[in-house]
Amino acid sequence: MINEKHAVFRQKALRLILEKGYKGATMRDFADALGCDVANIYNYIPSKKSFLTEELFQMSERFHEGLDQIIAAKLGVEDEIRQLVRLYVQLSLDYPLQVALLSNEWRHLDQPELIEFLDERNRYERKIRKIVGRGIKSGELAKINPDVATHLVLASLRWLFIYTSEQPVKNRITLENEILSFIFKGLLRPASG
Amino acid sequence: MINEKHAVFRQKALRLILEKGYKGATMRDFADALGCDVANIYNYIPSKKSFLTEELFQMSERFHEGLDQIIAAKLGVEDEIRQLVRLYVQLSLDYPLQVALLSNEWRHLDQPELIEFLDERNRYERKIRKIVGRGIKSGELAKINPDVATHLVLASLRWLFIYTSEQPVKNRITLENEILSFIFKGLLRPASG
DNA sequence: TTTTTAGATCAACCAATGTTGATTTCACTT
DNA sequence: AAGTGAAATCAACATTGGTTGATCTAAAAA
Repeated sequence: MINEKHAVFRQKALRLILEKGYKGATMRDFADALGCDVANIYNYIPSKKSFLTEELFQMSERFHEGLDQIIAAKLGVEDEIRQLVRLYVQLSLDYPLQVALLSNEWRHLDQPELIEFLDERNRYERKIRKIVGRGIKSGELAKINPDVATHLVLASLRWLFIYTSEQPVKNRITLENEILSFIFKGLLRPASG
Repeated sequence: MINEKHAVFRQKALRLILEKGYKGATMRDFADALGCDVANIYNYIPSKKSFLTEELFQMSERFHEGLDQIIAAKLGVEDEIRQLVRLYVQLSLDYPLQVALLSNEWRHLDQPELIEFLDERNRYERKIRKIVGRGIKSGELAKINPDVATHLVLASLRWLFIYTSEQPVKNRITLENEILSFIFKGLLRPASG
């Protein structure tokens, strides 16, 4: 079902949605980018909205899968966060345009998909909040409002797609380590004698 | 020129744009929220786009002003970042809906405002990058890619409007300190004997 | 060769959306 | 009481945007 034309369409459409937003990127924009007629696009997708919906849930599932694997491994809090960073860097490198969708375009889902998406996102964030909360309770992490801490961890990861969709990342491992170092130890140079 | 009706309109319109995006929130949505006719709104604003444009640049200027004051004070890097956090917490508390605009809706500006806005945003980010870069060079901050560090600092602040537009913040000082502690020292509890 | 089938093309439709102009309402000034 | 000006109402317009159906092309299957 998915052939090469379809793949080219996806790539161009996602890029346009990143630049202009879902509503801002029109079917005619897609057609222009592909050099074909508008009606032609309906050979690839049933509708604009269903395209968005499918891409969103597909990407959402990738994050869920990754997170569930991390949790299933039953690591310590520090290693779990380490793996979480790896997950975000990997997905943001592999699917920058879809990760961008996840940040900005979910509001344009229709019911009932919208509520379903938000439910899943809440479940996802609760899982992370559980990890963070456990770390704070056990004393591995600093004493801080768990909600704020969760927001901060996620915020430290969610900017990645901007970075990866603009320029090629030279060294993935270095990037991971820098983010990890920031999340764990912050920006200040450790005081040493 | 700005009377009470105008203020109510702004509030409702900004809230709707936060929820549905600029293109998703229609003039008729605004009218419904106000309980008036669509045409009525043109008593308050010249056009939908000019409303967006004005709000965006007004908010952008508030950030510029705040940042310029910080820089003019010629503090050390650590204090500059401290003040930057204060600035973001304050503006995100005072103008959550406009800060949200700044994150998501600038793409819908027309030329030449779009290019002007992006220029200003670049100038702004370069200023911050300069602070961070100076801190890294001087050894006050950890050795890390300055671009990544800048992204991380900004990311640690840009989520705030989500938090402040959803629920009232109990203690502003605590919030500031938690974010600061995260940016400077990270999540890990400092090892101590 | 004939048949089939995916893909391209063209024209058009219909709902939604930003905007305008004409007219009316109504509070406030003189 | 008359007049002024802002604000509300109503109807309508022009454009845009997603989508469809009919038709044509051409390559693959039979």
